[in-house]
Amino acid sequence: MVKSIANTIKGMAMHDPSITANVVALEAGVSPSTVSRVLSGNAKVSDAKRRAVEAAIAKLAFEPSPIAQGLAKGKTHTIGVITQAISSPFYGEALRGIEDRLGGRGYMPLFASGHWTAGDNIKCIQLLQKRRVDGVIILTGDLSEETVTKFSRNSPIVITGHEVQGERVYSLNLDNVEGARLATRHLISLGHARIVCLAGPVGHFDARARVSGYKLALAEAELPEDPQLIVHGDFSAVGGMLAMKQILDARLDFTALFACNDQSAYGAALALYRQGMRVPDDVSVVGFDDLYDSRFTLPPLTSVNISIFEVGRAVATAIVDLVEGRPPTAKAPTAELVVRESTTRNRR
Amino acid sequence: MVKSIANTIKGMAMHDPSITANVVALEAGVSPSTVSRVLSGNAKVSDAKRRAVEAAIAKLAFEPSPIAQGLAKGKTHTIGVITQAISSPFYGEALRGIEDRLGGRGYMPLFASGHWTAGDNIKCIQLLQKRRVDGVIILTGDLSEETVTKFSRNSPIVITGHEVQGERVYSLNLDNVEGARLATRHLISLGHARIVCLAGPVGHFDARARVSGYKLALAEAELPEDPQLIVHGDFSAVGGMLAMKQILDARLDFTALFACNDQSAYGAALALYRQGMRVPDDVSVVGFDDLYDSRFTLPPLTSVNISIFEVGRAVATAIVDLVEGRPPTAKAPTAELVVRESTTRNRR
DNA sequence: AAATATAATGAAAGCGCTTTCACAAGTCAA
DNA sequence: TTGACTTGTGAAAGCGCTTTCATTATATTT
Repeated sequence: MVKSIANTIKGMAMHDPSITANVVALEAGVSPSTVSRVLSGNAKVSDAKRRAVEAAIAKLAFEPSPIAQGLAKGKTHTIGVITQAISSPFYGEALRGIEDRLGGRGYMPLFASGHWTAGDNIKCIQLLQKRRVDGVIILTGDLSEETVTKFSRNSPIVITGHEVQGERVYSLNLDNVEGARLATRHLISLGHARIVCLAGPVGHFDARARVSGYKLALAEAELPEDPQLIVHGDFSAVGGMLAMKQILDARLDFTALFACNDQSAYGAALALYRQGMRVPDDVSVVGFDDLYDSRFTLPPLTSVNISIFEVGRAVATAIVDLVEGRPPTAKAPTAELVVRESTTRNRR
Repeated sequence: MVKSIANTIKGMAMHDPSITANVVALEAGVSPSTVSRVLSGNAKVSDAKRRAVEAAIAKLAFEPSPIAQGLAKGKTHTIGVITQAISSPFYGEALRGIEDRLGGRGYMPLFASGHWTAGDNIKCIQLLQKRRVDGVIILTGDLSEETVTKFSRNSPIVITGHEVQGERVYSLNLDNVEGARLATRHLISLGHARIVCLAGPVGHFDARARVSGYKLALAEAELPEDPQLIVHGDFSAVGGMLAMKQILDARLDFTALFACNDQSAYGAALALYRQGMRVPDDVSVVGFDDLYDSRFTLPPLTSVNISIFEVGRAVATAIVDLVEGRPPTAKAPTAELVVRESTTRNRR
């Protein structure tokens, strides 16, 4: 009979780290091997002993140490997650989805930030793999396909914003082209023809795809594509503001704006406001990502919604599949346009 | 001589998990104990052997397994972090600060979300402690002081938004009262006297403190305190919108608004906008938290800035101190008012 | 020169689990 | 009743480190 110092809080057993499998074995009168067997369930144990072990576990509030399990099995039940800017609402949503799904599967996320640079991203992967994470999720970092493939030798990788093939790599991409097309088409249907496209960083995968969608919609409507109307920001509000200022300073003629993400739309809106131009009266604007706060901008922003939460769940599902040896099948959710009050019919 | 399959990527050594301390020992012609000694540095090793070991480590790109170290030393170099809403910009900033500081100290954050409920918060602590985190940071959850103290028996805890005393607990609080006072005083100095206070959730620690600051400023200026002007939201934009609608529907007389956080200010602003009231012409508004996006609202929001990033760094510093046996001394940064364009002189 | 203290090092045990291996006991076919 | 299989179980080795302990080699003291 072993005495536990375990305590309870409002009926919830408080686990005590000094209770090990050995202690449980002693209490139940079996060997540690048997305890392990009932824990993992992958070996037959007689009913009598099983019950004894289960009783001991319950009584002592025993929780096997994941650390020790990790060492013994070579699995840590931990997934590395690399974001570029942990504080951005975009990544926040994705993390929420990842955490949600991972938790349900018995894994936990270990986070690290890549800060949009290849060097930091590589450091993150190394840090995480050295901690023996079972797999890593990379949310759209600046990494070459070759690098990703190499690191996938150490642990499976799921990555967004890249096209990488491989036995242990799965890439999952947003419905960018379609989303951008939807947004642009909406503007066109409202009678706009001179639509500025506020693109993202030049080399960015998602950013490029969104510009393609914009062009596609223009082509479909047989509208001319004016290169002057495509201006690059960096997916940040400041970038959006600067880019819009540029357009304004050039005194280009336009009646609508398609911003390739909501945050640059925010910045652009401010630039417009400073210039005394009203949204949507003087210019219609549509964003992309449908950040939560876009419901509350003045006016509320029309935007393309791809549930980033769902994307998070999808990548998490995929990495767990990969880790557990199943071929992943997760797909990103499709894009949908959410029409609010920042777009209106062209009055000119 | 041991052959390593280690590879390199652009000059960076790619760590190979099959290279263990034993392999290094073999290569260097010493015992594993000696390898461990040069690794930890807490025992004398002759120069010759030290060099041999270091050479072997470099050659084989050896990285000690934190898992194994954790098992052996009973330390995981992992800190559990409990947020309430991982996707909120507020928490995002804090996480950024935590990650920043932890990384520099050789720790990594393991995240879990408490979703503002006591039950989830307890589950999180248990989950994290069962993973043998060295300490846990709780960002303002719904937990009783007693519960926190109990759990601190398993690992040190640093918590915000609570006043908890204890050998292994450190609580760190925002400069709420002062910040709110600053905000309200600013409004008063602009000639406003009928100032609505959009408070946070009723039981919320930070929320209550902010209301006190508001009352304090009123008292200082010998202005009457009208209970009708204090209305509760839930720190979300929707909550802010609803609360403001309530005020508007009651046709109360007011010329300014102090929102206890920026997100509710966003919602309130929308309610005002729908009513055709202009900020700041018809009503001046100041927020609290100075979220990044508040620079880009229309108009840019005057707000109280307490660098949440720095708060994150402070709690991280404190938990590391606690874990390593030093008494923590970290303090939250002081509050500052950032005046933008949402406040102006009272014209009535 | 003998006795004692000191420094460097390897062997071995241990951290808390899992898993292989071997063995005792029970089951079945011939 | 014997040989051939199953089953359930404990002993023991192992995961990759750290740390204690004992051992040798070297330095210091008398």
